[in-house]
Parts: sequence; structure tokens; C-alpha cells
Amino acid sequence: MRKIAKRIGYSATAIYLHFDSKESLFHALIEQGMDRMSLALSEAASRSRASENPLRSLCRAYIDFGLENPEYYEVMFVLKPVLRHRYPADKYRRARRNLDIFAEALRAGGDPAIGSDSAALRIDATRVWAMLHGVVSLLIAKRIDSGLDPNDLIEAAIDGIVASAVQQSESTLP
Amino acid sequence: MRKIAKRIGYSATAIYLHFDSKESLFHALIEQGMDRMSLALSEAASRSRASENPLRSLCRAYIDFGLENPEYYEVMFVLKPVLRHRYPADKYRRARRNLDIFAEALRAGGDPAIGSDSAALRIDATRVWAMLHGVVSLLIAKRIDSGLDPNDLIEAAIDGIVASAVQQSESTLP
Amino acid sequence: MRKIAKRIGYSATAIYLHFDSKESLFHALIEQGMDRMSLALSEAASRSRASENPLRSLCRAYIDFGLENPEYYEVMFVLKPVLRHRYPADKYRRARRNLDIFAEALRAGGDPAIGSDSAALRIDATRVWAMLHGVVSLLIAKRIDSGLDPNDLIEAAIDGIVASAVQQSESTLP
Amino acid sequence: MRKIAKRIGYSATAIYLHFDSKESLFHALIEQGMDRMSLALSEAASRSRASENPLRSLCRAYIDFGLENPEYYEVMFVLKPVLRHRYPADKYRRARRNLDIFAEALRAGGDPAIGSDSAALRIDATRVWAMLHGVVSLLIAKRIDSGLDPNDLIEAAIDGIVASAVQQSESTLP
DNA sequence: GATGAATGAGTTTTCATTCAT
DNA sequence: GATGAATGAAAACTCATTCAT
Repeated sequence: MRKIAKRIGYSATAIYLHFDSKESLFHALIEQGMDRMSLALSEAASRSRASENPLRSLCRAYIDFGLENPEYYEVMFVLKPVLRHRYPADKYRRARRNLDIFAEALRAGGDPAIGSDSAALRIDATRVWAMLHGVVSLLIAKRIDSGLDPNDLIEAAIDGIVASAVQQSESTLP
Repeated sequence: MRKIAKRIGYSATAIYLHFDSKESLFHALIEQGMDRMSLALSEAASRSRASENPLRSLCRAYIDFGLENPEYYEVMFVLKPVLRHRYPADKYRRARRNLDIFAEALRAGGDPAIGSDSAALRIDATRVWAMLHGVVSLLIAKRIDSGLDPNDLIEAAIDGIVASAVQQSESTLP
Repeated sequence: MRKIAKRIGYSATAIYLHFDSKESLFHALIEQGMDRMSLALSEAASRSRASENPLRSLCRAYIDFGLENPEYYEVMFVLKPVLRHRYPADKYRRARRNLDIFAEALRAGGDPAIGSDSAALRIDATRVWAMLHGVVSLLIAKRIDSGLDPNDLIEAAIDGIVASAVQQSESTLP
Repeated sequence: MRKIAKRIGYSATAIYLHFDSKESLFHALIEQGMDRMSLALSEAASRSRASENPLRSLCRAYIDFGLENPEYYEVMFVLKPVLRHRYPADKYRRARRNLDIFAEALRAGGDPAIGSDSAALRIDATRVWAMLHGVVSLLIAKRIDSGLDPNDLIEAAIDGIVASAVQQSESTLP
């Protein structure tokens, strides 16, 4: 808390005027981060509707967001959630919204087979998210072999995800 | 350290009889975890050579290892590496070995296009690892929507990875 | 640190509000002690210029300071200097100042033989200091035979030092 | 204790076979140190009886002993004596013996004025010891200005002590 | 709205000492 | 005579949090 206070130019005490505890501050940061990510993903989705494969630009937007906002990303997805006080419901809703954006892109880009099964769609959106999360979290934590160009990994991952999204929908055909 | 000590039924001091510091204890855990993972992956690779797609069983083995050894997994891949200052040589070699097992499966299963380019192979092995890591780390951290069956996610992820591995090698052909 | 905290009626944490570490607290105490000693010695020197032998009153002031401020004295001159790694500049200058006061008294009281040789003067000031330090440190540590009156020892030591200062300057004459 | 054990090539436990506690080990070291010092001083006294001023060679022997056995010296005279268990009487007797050697030299070298007053003699022996202790302890602790040659300081101190011993005895004459 | 002073509970690590073998 | 395994008490230091102003 003191480090945060110093960074924002206030005393540590000042934070407690706005947040009950470290945890609630982090909750707020998570919410804010989720909103910012929503914005970034929505923009990517709408921007690409005509030009590029929407899933591809979503993936790129997700990874970019993570790499450009590593602190937010860590708070949102990496830090242990000291489970004492459960997250308020609406935060989950915000997180869900981001997953929905992926789901929508998968549905739009995929074949009707998946589209009709909303459970399969949610699973696949989660899968795509998990894959992207793996890439982002390892890059942020600098756990990737330093001899590797991060961009090569990112491109390979996005290619793989896009390919698997198509492939997958095809593979569900008889 | 005290918590660890209590869990193993010893005093905190006893740990220092065997390890110089918390850091070196964690290094040892990482090494041991890497070795166990190596074993699990190698076994999966050799077991499947005839029957199943080797990459598929590798993926399954990786995820199983993570879910069955969540503490090891966290120490190995999630915990903040205040740790990673000293001791690089050995530990990295062990971690690399696990990546090589994936690379070998990709090379064996893929087309010659990738096989001849060792850099592309390393990138792709890293990509597959990152994807699996995303799935495992989110499952361990219980960040997956509780309405989802973890097994569905796992199957979808493995399918996606296997599909993308084939797809990918094809897509690099002219 | 806890003992210090208890003595001053604060929590151990409170000390860290004012000092970065035990080391820096001790540095501050040393500086403060050196300053107080400077004051005591300067006063003694100026006070005695007319009346008593200045060296004699300096010696007395040094011993008095030590016996009246045994904690300062120990921190300044006895405690193991795990401390003396950083912060040399200022602290040393302050310590040197006290030695200079002795040197000045020796120069003023002595014959021209020593006065012209600044190296010899520094050596002799150091010698006088060392002798006084021996008396003070043994008295503080209560290592003197309890059957002995400390004042007798002190008078004998001061007499000896004053005598040797005269004697010494004479002995350097042809 | 462990460091000591390592240095002597035994386990820490082994020390407790011979000494009840750290304190009693240190007591033994002090006794041994006192004996060795006795030996060194006696030798110096007897050796010099004809040639040099006996007090001068005693002083030199004392300083040499300290500088050549700094660990003994620290245990004997610098380390805090954790007063819990009082020293056994006979240790004091050994320490006293060393003081007596100085007293004898002073008596032999001085005039009858002091010689007849055994209290004054004890005081003066203590004074000489204290002065030597100041020099030795500051040199061992490396608290002397590094620009100074230790030998110059030592010579100056010995000269001063010898001079003061003569001077002193004279000054007590009418 | 903001802060400096303060703290209790916690952290990793050290050390003298004990005990079963 | 000797030791490895073990420990309780203590060390310096950190951190989220509170409270009077």
C-alpha cells in the first residue's frame, strides 16, 4: 500500500479514504481493468468486422492489452485472490462480458454446428481465452526463453488459435 | 517458512538444516518438479508412440501433472521469481528438457516443413506449452467459470492444440 | 531493536519510521555522540585556556564524557563496527575533529619541536586518545578491580598523560 | 558455537562434551589467554632484567601479545561478560597476576616513594595497563586512522608510559 | 480530503543448546 | 568421545491498517 501511495503521490492513509482495504482497492482495479479490456476487445471486434478475421484481431487485442497493461493484467488474472471476501457478483459479470466477446466472434466465424450449442460455445471461448492467457502470462512473467522473439511466439499462438477455431468447427461435422 | 514447517510437522529451524534459504528450498522444489514432469512427459511420449497421437498424450500428461501436483506447478511456473536470480544453469536445463519433449513430438508428428527449421520448431513447442499453461494455471487458480466442466475445457484445449499442430504445419506449405 | 523500542516506550516498528535500519540508527547515534563530545571538549579547552593546563582539562573532559554517557561511548568506540561500512565521510570528519582538539592542546602546550612536525603531532594526539580510551572503556566495562577507587585511577592516568606530554616534547630535543 | 566447531573440525555438539555452555568455554579461553599472557610478560620481565628498562619491555610484550593473539585479547578484555554467572574467583587471580607483573616492574624501576605505598602501586599498575589496553584495543578494532603507522603509535605510547612512570615517581617527591 | 505517527502480527533467518544414537 | 537432527527464543525488518489532528 505504501508503494502504491508513493507512486500516486499520496500518503498511504489517503488510499483508505477511498477504499476499505487493500482487497477492495484491488477489486476496483480488477473492475477497471475488465472495463478497459472490454473496451479494447469491443473496438477490435467492431473495427475488424469488414477487413480481417475478427477472431484474429480479438486475439491480437487481448495480447496487446496484456502486454501494454501488465500491472492491470496481473491484478486481474494472476494475483492470488485472497479468497476471504468473495468478489461481488457484478465483477464476474464484467469478466463474463469479455468472454462473451470471444464467444460472439467464434459463433460468427464458425459453422452453425457450434452456434446452436451455447454450452460448446462457452467452452470454446474459455479455451481460446485460456490459450491467450497462457501466452500473455508467461510473457509478462518473462518465463519465455530469452532467445525467442516474443512476436514470433505471439504470431504462432494467434495462428494456432485461429486455425483451431476453424478446424474445430469443421471437426464437429460428421 | 513457518507454514511449511508446520505442515511437515517440523520447526521452521529444521528446514534450514537442509536448505540454505527459502530461495534454495524453492529452487530444489522447482528442480524436483521439473524432473517429475520430465518423467511424466517422457512416459506419456513413449507409451503412446504406437497407439495414440503422441502430441495428444503429451498434452494430456502435462495437464494431468499440473492438476495432480498443483503446489509443484505453482512453484515451477506461477510464483513470482524473486527466485530466478541465482542457480540458472541447472534449472533452466531441466525446464528446457520438458520443452524439448514437446518439440520432438511436434517434429515427429508434423511435416518436414517445420522439421528442417529448428527455430520454428522451438517457437511452436513454446506456443503449445504456453497454451497448456494457460489452461492449467486458470484451472488451478479456479478462475474458470464454475458452471463449466473442467474436462470439457481440457478436451477442447487438447483438440485445439492437436488440430493447430497439424493445421499449422500444413499452413506453412506453399 | 525491540529492547531499544521498549526502553523508549515505543513499538519496534516506530524506530523504522525514523531510521532506515539499525545501522543507520547507530550511525546517527555515533554522529550525535561525536558532536556532544566535540562540544564538551571544546568547552573544556576554552574554559581552561587561562587557568589550568589545557591538556589536563581536556583529558578530564574526555573521561567525564565517557563516564557520564556510557551508552554513547560504547556505540561510538566499543561496539563492533558491522556499522562502519557505509557513511564514512561525515562520521569520520566528526571523529577527526575531536582528535584535532587534542592535537591543538598538545601543540599549544608543547615545545616547537613537535609543533613543526604535523605527523608527530597526529601520532601523539592519537596516543593520548588511546590512553584515555583505555581508562574509560575499562571503567565502563567494570573491568577495574573493585577495590580500586576509580577516581584514583583517573587522576593517575591524567597525571601520567600530562607528564608524558611534557616529557615527550622534551625528549625529542637533542 | 557452530563457527568455532567448524574451525576446530568438530561438530558443535562436541564442544558441549567439554564445556557446559558458551560462557564456560569463554571462561576457559580467558583463563588460557591469561596464562599465555602471564608467560609472555614473565619472560619479557626476566629477559630484560639486565639489558633494557623492564617496564619498557613489559609494555612491548603486552602490546605484542594483543596484536598477535587478537582473538584471545578480545575474549579476555573486550567481549561483554554476560554477567549472569559470575566468574569463578581463580580467574580473577590469574588476571591479577598479570597486573602484579606490571606492579613489580614499576616498583623495581621506580623510587622508594611509591614502593612503600602498595595502594599507589596498584593504582599505577592499573593505569599502565589501561593505557596499553587503549592502544591495543583500538588497534585490534582498526579504529586508528589508517594514515597512521601503527608502530609509530606503539612507540609513542610506550615512550609515554615509560616517561610517565619515571616522571610520576619523581613528581611524588617533595 | 489528507497526513504523520504509530502499531500488531507477520516475515525470513540465526543461534545456543539438547537429545537419541 | 562424537554426531546429525532438531528446536525455542530471538534477531532485524515489513506490511496493512488505524487514529488523532
